[in-house]
Amino acid sequence: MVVSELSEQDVNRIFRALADPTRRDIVRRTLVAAISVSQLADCYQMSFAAVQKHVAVLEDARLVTKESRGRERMVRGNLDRIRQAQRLLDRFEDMWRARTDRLDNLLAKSDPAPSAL
Amino acid sequence: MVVSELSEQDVNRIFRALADPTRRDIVRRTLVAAISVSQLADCYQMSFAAVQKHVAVLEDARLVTKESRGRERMVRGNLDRIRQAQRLLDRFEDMWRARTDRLDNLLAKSDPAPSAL
DNA sequence: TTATCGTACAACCAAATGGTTGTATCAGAG
DNA sequence: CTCTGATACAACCATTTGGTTGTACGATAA
Repeated sequence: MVVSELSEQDVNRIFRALADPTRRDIVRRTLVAAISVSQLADCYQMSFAAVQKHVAVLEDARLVTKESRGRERMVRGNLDRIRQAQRLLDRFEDMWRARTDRLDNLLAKSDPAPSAL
Repeated sequence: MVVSELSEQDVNRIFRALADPTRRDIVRRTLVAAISVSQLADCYQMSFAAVQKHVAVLEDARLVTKESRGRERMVRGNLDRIRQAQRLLDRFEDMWRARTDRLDNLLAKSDPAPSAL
């Protein structure tokens, strides 16, 4: 189990990184198989440097990792990070459920003291 | 079932909206119970207009909805949108699984024609 | 060694972001 | 009607973002 608590900054970076189509595509591709930065750059119409920056953003968010192989840097998608993001969204679900639980309580108990309603 | 396909723009907006701590907090609060914009503004140290902008970003991403009630606008979190975001992340999982499936295939069949490897 | 490929990084630029203040509008209380 | 509270929205500003080009450097192929 990954206990590593995510800081607000971490969460910012994860969602920010996912908020760009090119970066999402890079994550998808690198989850399927590790690819070098230049191979990635060939996939898109922008410059090599631009792709490099996108990879850097993803790396900063730990959504991908880089690994030297000869003169290339292989980029590999990090599924764990995706799963952490999913758990973040789960927590929103929890908030919502807390609300309905509270309503259920109210109805079940039929408590005659509805606070500030 | 919600068939509504999300455009790339939609996805951009959803993740972008979630990439800010204040906005995530607004989503959490409004999932628990509908709150007016001014009540929300009281929760944070920034100006009313700033909070209003955050709500607008969330509304644009359809992560919250606004509903007039008297002279107030009640903000309500939209759980469906959170779930759509989760399904987006599921698809990354799918990509990864496709990769392992392919590897499994390779091993199981021990096919002597590994394409371009 | 030399040329080349893959990468890193700096400098620059336009557009978007996240905040501010100020002004206008609209609904409800007196 | 008038005052006030809640909202909307424009204008402005600093910083970040997403792209560019250019330069430098390490690893490999010839």
